[in-house]
Amino acid sequence: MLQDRTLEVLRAIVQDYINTKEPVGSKTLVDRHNFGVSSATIRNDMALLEEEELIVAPHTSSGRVPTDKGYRLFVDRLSEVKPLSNAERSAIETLLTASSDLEDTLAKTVRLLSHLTNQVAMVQFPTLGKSQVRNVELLSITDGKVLILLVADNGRIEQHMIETPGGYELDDLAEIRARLNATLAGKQLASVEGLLATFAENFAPERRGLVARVVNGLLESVDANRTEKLLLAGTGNLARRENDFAGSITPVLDAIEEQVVLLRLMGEMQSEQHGVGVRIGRESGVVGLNETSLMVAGYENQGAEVAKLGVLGPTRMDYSGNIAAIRAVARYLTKILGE
Amino acid sequence: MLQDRTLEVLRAIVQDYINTKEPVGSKTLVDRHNFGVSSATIRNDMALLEEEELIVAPHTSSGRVPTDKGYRLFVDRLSEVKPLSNAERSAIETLLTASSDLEDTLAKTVRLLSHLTNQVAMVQFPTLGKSQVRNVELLSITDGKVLILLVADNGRIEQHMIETPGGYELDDLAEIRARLNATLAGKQLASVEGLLATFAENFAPERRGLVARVVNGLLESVDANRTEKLLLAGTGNLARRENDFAGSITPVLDAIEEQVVLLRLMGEMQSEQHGVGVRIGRESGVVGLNETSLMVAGYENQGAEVAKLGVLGPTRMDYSGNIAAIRAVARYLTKILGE
DNA sequence: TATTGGCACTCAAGACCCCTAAGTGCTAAC
DNA sequence: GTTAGCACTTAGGGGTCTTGAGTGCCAATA
Repeated sequence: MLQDRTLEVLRAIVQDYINTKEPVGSKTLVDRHNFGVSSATIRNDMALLEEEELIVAPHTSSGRVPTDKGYRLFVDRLSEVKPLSNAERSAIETLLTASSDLEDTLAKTVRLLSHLTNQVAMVQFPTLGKSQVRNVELLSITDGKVLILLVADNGRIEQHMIETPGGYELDDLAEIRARLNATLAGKQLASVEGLLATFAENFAPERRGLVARVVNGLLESVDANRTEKLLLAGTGNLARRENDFAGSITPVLDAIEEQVVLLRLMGEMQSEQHGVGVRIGRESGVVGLNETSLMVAGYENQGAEVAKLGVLGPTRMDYSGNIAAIRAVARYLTKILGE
Repeated sequence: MLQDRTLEVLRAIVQDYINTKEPVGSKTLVDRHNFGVSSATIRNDMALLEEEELIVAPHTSSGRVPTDKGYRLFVDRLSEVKPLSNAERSAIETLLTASSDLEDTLAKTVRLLSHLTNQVAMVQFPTLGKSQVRNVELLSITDGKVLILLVADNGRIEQHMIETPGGYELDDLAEIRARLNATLAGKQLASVEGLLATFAENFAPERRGLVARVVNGLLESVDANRTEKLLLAGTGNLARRENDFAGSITPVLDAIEEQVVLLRLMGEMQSEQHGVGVRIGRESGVVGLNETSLMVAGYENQGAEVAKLGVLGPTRMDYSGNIAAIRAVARYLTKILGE
């Protein structure tokens, strides 16, 4: 096992590299931090770290740079995160005000987070999965079309248009709507499919076609929203830190646009240090994101986690500061959603 | 006035520069195109073009590069645009299929356009401005909240939540809803504000508070949607062509994120050549977009233009091909919206 | 009058070389 | 286990040269 001082050396390397973007060598290391030992000793430590693949030398005879594994160990050993400055704290409180419109609130949140971290920020819309049906509405739009509206108790409202080639009576709609609400109100969205399995059977045979269409539309609405929506902000920050990428940032931008991938990743991530989940470099398993790190935290509504938010940036990022920012924003968002 | 051949030289310079990204000189020009005159003559022409500020030399004694003004003249003189290849044509027909969900359709459209042009593609949501109210719905969500739904005949549906601290009876809502529909159905959205000016007066004094809230919510809904929504795709293409930008692409990405600016620009642009509006370089007046060109065309629904779509890319872009692609996509979108 | 060949001039970009600063690994001594 | 010392490595910055593509101008030509 590595000694304490050796781990301290790793921490110093990561910190210095994050600050300066220069590969860091033994001499500068003893200059900047007072280890109380000579550079030769540090060199020995660095040899050990290199053996463990925690750092690498970009070329023979230059300083070392942390590997993904090195960053990982650094993050896992982060005992405390940088507290937010007062300016940051007040920025959160000023910018993040409650609004009756969920989309507004989330849009503000994502912009705030991108400013605080100088990275690409991401906020997921609340998942329908864990929340409950508040009510269902059926609106007659024209003769051939019905709009299905699904209102969930997380504030999210989903709309889905269906075609009804056979036509319908307004009374029919009203009845279907009433029975749907009787069946579904207050139930978990995840259970909707089961609850509606035999729903059509309660109706007269000549109406079952219409009912089946409505049920399908509703299920699609639930399903379409299992694949969640994502808000992004700060892609310009990526270009600003372009030099941190060996190749171009094109694959990163492409990967970001492919929101499905990001959503899956965010879904998989469990929170680790300080309530924030971290994927470093190749850990994500997504080729385009090989040189980026992803950090996410969940936010809650009514006591349960409803979705996640986080940032994406080059692996050479300020993990400590960003963890603090993400955590603070997630907590604050939880708070104002509760209002 | 410039001679015909001189203008041909400009066209050749623009085309070669677009293809090669190399400043183009008199010698290579006569090699590649058969002007039937010597390079010295071309040099004289180039001197004229330079005097008119249509081309510049990046440094003394190197080839010339078109200026914004040069591109502009080139575009204005485009007599015919590159016809689409069969592959492109069939890509449009395959990928762009009708869907009952407007957002789906537009999302497909924007991705298609970005693939066809290899640029950043943009599609505006249909403007409420010119379209009509189909109907208005008021939904009781919880005791303190009412959801206002505005359905327009362009397929767009807007939702807006309001708070009703005083509470309400369901009958009240039903009556307000009925009267709203009587007043507004079939009317232009632009006229909604005027039509509702005295709406509250028809109600008993004790209900006017509630009515006023609903009216305000509805107006906000109309207004919030005058500032339109925009879908984007292909930002990765920008990074791919990074070398076409003198500085970094950061300001461009920032400008793109600031959708308000893009929307205003798109709104201002009138179609010129071949039904497509073009803003080249500094013509946009937006600092971040100094080195980009913007091309947009309108698409229609029910005979009237409802919104615009287009692309954004470096000024050094394939104007002819992109005009063709934009025009084709706009027409096709118009067609499937009509179905 | 428009075009052309000829010529002297310019300059960015690449090739080459050299030097320096920062770094390394290793060994022998403490 | 730590250290001083030393020989070795190398990216990158600064020169200098050469080359090739290009230019502007002028006098001759059709």
